[in-house]
Amino acid sequence: MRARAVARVLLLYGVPAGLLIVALRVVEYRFLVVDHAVEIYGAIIAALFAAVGIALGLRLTRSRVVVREVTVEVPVPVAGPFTPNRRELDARGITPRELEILKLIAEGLSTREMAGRLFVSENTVKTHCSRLFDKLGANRRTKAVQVAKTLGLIA
Amino acid sequence: MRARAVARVLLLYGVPAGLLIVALRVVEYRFLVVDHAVEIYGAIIAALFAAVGIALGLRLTRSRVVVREVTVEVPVPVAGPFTPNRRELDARGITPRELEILKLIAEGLSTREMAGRLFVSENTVKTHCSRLFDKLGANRRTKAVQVAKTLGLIA
DNA sequence: GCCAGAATCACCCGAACGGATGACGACGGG
DNA sequence: CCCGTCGTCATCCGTTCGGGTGATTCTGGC
Repeated sequence: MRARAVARVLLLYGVPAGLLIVALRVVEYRFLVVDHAVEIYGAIIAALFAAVGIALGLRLTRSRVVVREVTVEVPVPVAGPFTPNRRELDARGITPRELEILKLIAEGLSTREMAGRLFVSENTVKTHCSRLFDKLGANRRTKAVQVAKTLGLIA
Repeated sequence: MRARAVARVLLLYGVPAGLLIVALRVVEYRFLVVDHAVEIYGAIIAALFAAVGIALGLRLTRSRVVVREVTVEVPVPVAGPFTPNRRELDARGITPRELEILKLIAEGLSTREMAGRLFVSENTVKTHCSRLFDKLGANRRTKAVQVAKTLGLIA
């Protein structure tokens, strides 16, 4: 529904925009380079290329639509005790303590809160965070959480 | 609301189109100044147009694919197409734009990245964030994400 | 036609965070 | 016994974030 509407609007405004580009170019050429008629042909050819491109894209995708139907079955969030994907875990050298920190980050705790809950100093928490960010390729907590979830490190 | 969406799409595709025009003009200028290699020029333009056309086609089809996915995904047991729990949403007065920001936060984007993706200033993003935190009873991004997930506002 | 809500942008300030670096004790395998 | 890893703590510095306030524009509804 929504995607459909977007597509319609795209057509309604994208195509005229393209035509506008061509039109502008034609006019410009008329006024600026009268004797370079070849370039006008260039523009026309360009328009043709654009049309071909669009047609090509549409045709390619149209056939692909049918194929897509099978691939969607992947998401199977069945209940059960979560297991933290050990492979990724020691592939990245993430220690148990760091995983613990990671969980707390995902719970939305601040550095201070984590320090309080784990009975360690805030500096320690920060150190764990830094090393965690390194190993996850993140540079922010929210990013770390997102990465960790896609890697299956946390629930 | 609807007009707003139209306007946004217009912006999203109109502005790049405008940039394209400028880019073309710049290229043209360069080539005209250096020498009149019209054929090369034309070829480049043709390639650009073809690329744009293909991109456009892909874009159109991508949205088409999404529609397909939704219909297919229905028979899947637990995970259907995610719907943002409208009750909580307007119980808390969360606007569409704010929900959009919320999603980006959950993706781990920084203020700057969000601003770039939404074509607004960082200040605007920050404002949305603040109001969002109010409505979610959070005072941190990570917390906001956690709350939003438990409320079923985001996937 | 005016008002309320939504979205946009700006500025300021203090707190939190991220990055870099260094250090120290404990523990375990070679 | 020595070395590497892990967990702990610290300091410094720059950036980001969160909170507060105010202002403008646009749109829809009364």
